[in-house]
Amino acid sequence: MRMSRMLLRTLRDAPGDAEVASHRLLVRGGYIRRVASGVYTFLPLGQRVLAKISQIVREEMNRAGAQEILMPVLQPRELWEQSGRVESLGPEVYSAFETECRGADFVLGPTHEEVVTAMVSADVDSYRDLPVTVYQIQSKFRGEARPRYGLLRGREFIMKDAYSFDESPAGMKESYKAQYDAYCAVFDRCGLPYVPVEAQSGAIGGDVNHEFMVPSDIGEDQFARCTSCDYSANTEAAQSAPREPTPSVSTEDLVTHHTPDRPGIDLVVEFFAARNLAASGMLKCIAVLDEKGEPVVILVPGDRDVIVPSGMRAFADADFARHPELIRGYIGPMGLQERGVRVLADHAVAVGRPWVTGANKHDHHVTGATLGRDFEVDEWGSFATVAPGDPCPRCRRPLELVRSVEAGHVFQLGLRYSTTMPGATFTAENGEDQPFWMGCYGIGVSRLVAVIAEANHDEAGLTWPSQVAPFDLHLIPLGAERSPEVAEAAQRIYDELTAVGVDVLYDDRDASAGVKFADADLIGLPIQVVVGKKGLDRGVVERKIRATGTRDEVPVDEAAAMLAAL
RNA sequence: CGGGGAGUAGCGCAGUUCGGCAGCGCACCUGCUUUGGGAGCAGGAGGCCGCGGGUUCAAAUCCCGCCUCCCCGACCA
Repeated sequence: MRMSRMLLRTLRDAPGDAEVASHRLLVRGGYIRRVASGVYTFLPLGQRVLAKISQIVREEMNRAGAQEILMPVLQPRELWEQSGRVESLGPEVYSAFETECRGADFVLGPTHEEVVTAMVSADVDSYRDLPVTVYQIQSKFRGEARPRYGLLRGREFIMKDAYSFDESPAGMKESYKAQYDAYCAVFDRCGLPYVPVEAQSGAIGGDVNHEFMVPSDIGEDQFARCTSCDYSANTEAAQSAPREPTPSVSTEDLVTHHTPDRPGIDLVVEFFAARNLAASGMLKCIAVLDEKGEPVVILVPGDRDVIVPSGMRAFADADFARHPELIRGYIGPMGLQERGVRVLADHAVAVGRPWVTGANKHDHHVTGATLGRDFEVDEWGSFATVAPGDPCPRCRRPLELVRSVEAGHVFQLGLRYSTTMPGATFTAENGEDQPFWMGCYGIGVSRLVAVIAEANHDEAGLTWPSQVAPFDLHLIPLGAERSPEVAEAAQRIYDELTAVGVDVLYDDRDASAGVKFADADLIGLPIQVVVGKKGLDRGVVERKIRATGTRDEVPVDEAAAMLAAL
């Protein structure tokens, strides 16, 4: 590609809205341009990177036995009503992308479980046709509350999504394993460090699932990882072994204290400062509504956050108004069952010491609240987040929290869609209709552009790994306008490399050496080849490895052959 | 959705306090010089000062409304 003819403008100054390095450099280097918040155009360079990543994904999907299809962006709203996800995902997610086309209601697809289930239901009737896994690489739409960091979190983005259909749970697990392995191969080939972590499924539904996390400073997620064994899980799903109870500073008996204007753990800790109360000595009581809209209180130690189980949601102001028995800031677990409130508790609450907690009375807290004497728990589970240093659930060594970006996610969906969508069944060997056992698998393809850029850059610009670089090599003639030798040598190298299939970006612009070098470093192709009068006089051209800055010289006559061999 | 900040040429910004010709750097066009790490000189083009209304002889600037963008926060009692 001749640079003089490419749609490319590099910028010396990054736009003010670009916060992080990957975003700044992708814009400055002429890879992407912003159209609206969280919406980007891929310019020729950016499109090439996207194509490289897509091709890697495509090859690994095909290798795993998945078949490529293309589903529409526009999806009938009716399908989402059938699966029940219009409600569960919430109007705030979809209202922005609902649209009307000739009187029919559509959504711009945020994902394709409904469409693919409907399609496979119609075209797959027999167990003989199973298993089948399909995938597509396509634009997706999400009503992101806050798009951020350029391509990292957008309202429109490109995703690879795959869906597997099996006749049994065992088959589903095999399809899942094939995708899981394919994901490892994709991230390996992209040159990214990644950690598959156990995760919660959230709104998609289903059981077993893993997130593929790439540790990164700009990550918006965290996962917990054992410093000793290979346990890792995202913060929603992470568990810890029981911690050593901290010495209690509570009272033996249940005592009520007047604690005016002290809603919240921190304020109560402050109030009892004289007793050396720590947040871990408090019992945090969070009011939520369960699937049926019934009030539930979840108990966790005061120095931990509550993980609200999927299907439940935390109280809003209006919910407190409807449930006067639960006083915001002063909830305690005592006597809740009698008032029709179910009590769930994290395992860490079972240590059986007296707690400091709310008194169910405005401006009052209690000390000495004791499990089994003062309050009861209806259901135990893992409801508390983990913190650095918590013991690993497998080996009890300390856990650490790692900031990271979610680059991929694989789910075993089970029968979530095949039992809610009409006719999502096949005829089994015994002649009976059975629902499909499904899995779904996503990779943020456009997000990977940002993640790879973030992991591969320096002060001067990008430093692409060769597998995803937009071109293989940057050919930089210096002063070709003044030196026929330079022009001729560069042109010959360009022709010879191009002839053998090397993708060359040829800087044939009439620009100064400084401009060409600066742009080459910014654009960040793995190898730069400089053809200049100085070198040609000695019969050589120079080669620079962008990522390391290493330079060496290559005889001009052998240049093309040597460079093509890389 | 709550709080804060910002919209002036493709990009980065000044000008707004105190109303009076629309500015600077980069980029772009023409010419000459220069030529191995973002060159110099000369000339030139490019603006709905976010949008709408109002005040005024006069509005980028003051007032009202709206839009867009960025940052922080957003169930943790």
